[in-house]
Amino acid sequence: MDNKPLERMNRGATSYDVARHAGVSQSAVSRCFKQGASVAPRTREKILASARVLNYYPNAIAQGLITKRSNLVAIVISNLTNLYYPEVLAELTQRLSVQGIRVLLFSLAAESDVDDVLDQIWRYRVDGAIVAARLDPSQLAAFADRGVPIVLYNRIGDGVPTASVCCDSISGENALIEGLVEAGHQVFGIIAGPADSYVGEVRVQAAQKRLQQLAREVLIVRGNYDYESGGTGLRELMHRTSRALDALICANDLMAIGAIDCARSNFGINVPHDLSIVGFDGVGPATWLAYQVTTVRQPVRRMTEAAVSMLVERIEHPQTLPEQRLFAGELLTGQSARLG
Amino acid sequence: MDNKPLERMNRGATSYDVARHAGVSQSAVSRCFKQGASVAPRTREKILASARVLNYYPNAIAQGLITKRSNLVAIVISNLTNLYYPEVLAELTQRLSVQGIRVLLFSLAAESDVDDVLDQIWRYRVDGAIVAARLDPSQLAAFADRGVPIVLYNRIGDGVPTASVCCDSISGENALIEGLVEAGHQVFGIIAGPADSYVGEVRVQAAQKRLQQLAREVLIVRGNYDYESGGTGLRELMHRTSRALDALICANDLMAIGAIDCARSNFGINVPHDLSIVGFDGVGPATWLAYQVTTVRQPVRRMTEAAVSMLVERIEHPQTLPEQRLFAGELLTGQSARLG
DNA sequence: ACTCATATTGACTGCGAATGCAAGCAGAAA
DNA sequence: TTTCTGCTTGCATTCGCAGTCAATATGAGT
Repeated sequence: MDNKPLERMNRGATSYDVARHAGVSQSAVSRCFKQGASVAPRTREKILASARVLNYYPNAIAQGLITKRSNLVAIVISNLTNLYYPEVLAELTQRLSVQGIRVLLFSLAAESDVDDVLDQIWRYRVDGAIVAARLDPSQLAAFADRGVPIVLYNRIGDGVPTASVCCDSISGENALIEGLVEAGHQVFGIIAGPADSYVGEVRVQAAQKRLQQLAREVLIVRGNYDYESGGTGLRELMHRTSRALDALICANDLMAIGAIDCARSNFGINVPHDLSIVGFDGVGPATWLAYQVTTVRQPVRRMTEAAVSMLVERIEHPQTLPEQRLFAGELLTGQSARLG
Repeated sequence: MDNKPLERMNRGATSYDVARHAGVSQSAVSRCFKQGASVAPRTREKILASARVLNYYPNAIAQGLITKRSNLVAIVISNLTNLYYPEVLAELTQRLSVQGIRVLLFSLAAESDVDDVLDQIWRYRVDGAIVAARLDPSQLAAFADRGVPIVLYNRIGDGVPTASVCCDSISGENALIEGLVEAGHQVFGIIAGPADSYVGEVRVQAAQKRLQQLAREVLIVRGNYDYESGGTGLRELMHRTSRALDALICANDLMAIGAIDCARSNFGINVPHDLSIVGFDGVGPATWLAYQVTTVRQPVRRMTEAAVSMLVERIEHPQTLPEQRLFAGELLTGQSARLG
């Protein structure tokens, strides 16, 4: 017996195998799997029957090579543990799937890994990319140079005009602040996101600006978008002001939740009676009974739908100009803040 | 001016371009990018310089075609919104990335989509797959037939011996139950997972069996692994027994959290004083101060590491036999249950 | 039956890189 | 200088499929 490793045996029938089995040419087989190609009904049936027998599936790799369309889209997400992104990711993959597009997923352990990821993106000749991670101008330019369409998610092109979908952080924060101010809050604390988060910065700046216009006291600390940051942020804020903190604005829901827990459990603060806390995003846990965070819910479905359609548009028409779509969030009036 | 669409212009330099630029043959360029190939140092440098100038990256698609190795692995996850899976997914992609493997992500909207997903998996000639979704025997057999290595995550091969990594639900549940029983609980409720969840079934059956051995009263309702199921499950259980429910065992943390919230907010039950509630998984929110769920934490890092190494092993040595690795969870003693 | 338009079909080439093979080449030994 | 060895290098082929072009088949019209 030949005992050598079987190598890659059955690695799938080819269109030639099917052609031989059906007694036709390889071209005929190819056309059979191409929408709108000219094949006689009888021939098609015969071929499809053979394909079924041989368990034939067109080799997407070979198709990609010849057509220069991989039907692959890269999705780059910096931190999947963010509570907000899993939902986005699921939506994106399902919507892309409907378009016949597959997802090559890149999840960054550290922002510095972006270059490695880009390397891989170039190698796989993806048709496009949806990115929810920080890209510097040269990285953005690389996409343009290579003609790889890209859509940024909740960020805008830093210096380089780039297609993007964002949730309107400014009007969202303003809505929260109007409510808080009307309810009479005076001393505001803000827990910002990490410095490299675009939306985090926008949210905080919007809030800060509006509060200064309204002549309210504002203290800012920086958090890291995680649960712990809520508690440590709150602690630090309380330590930094002698006046009683009235309202706490967190750059995302997770920190708001952390802050609520810390306020209640560690300081015995009654939220929202003694301290109003608001978040941003509208993630699942925000509506849990223990929190009922007052927040702004991002319209994830509409945003992902836009991201996908913008990307597809640019894949089909590479010369489409950059465009930024801004989506209004929905004010979620929970129980974690007193709004006017 | 020629106003026709630019077609796919710069779609990347080819190895021929680099070869011409460097004054060598295409083979030399190819060898330059292949580990351990025979190239003179001076030639290599010259080629790499040209590659840099031309912004050349080897076309992974073409490589895949000729080498029959796509360096692509499919990851199939049924519901990404589960709180538990995002962490798993992030770990898996990062670990695979280290191995030089890219992830083709498939997220199922409905279990019935599995066949479409498999179709795509065959087309893309992935090197292997990690699946956290229900596969029936014929689907599992398809992987074997095609010689595509597969590793199941938190499930086992239904009828077909298949490589898998699982968290030991039985000993996990038993640990929880020992504690609850020692603490004197008498009337147990169980909120199971959906019928198509393997681990859910195992967890519930383990719990049920153990409780019956210990002659405790047990009521079971079925949930859907989500927050709402916790509340509705609790309601239903309380409705179905005249005796006071003592302890509630939930098939996952999310339902435990839902049950805790419902018990406290809707029924004014003191958890854990009047009712002990335990979960399973050890997801992030389980440790939040408002809940501090008593649960079993799955060793995600070790499990994902095992999944990846088992898969890689099988990609390199296709004849490796099926093997199931069971990982012990860690009992997380929170504040949601009285343990003995 | 014959012509012409149209629908099908097959031969062939090329996408971009890997690789077996043989030629080229340098340096070592004689 | 000559011969031999071992490293480099280029040539030619191949992977599986799409698409062009020319050949053939089909059918309508007369």
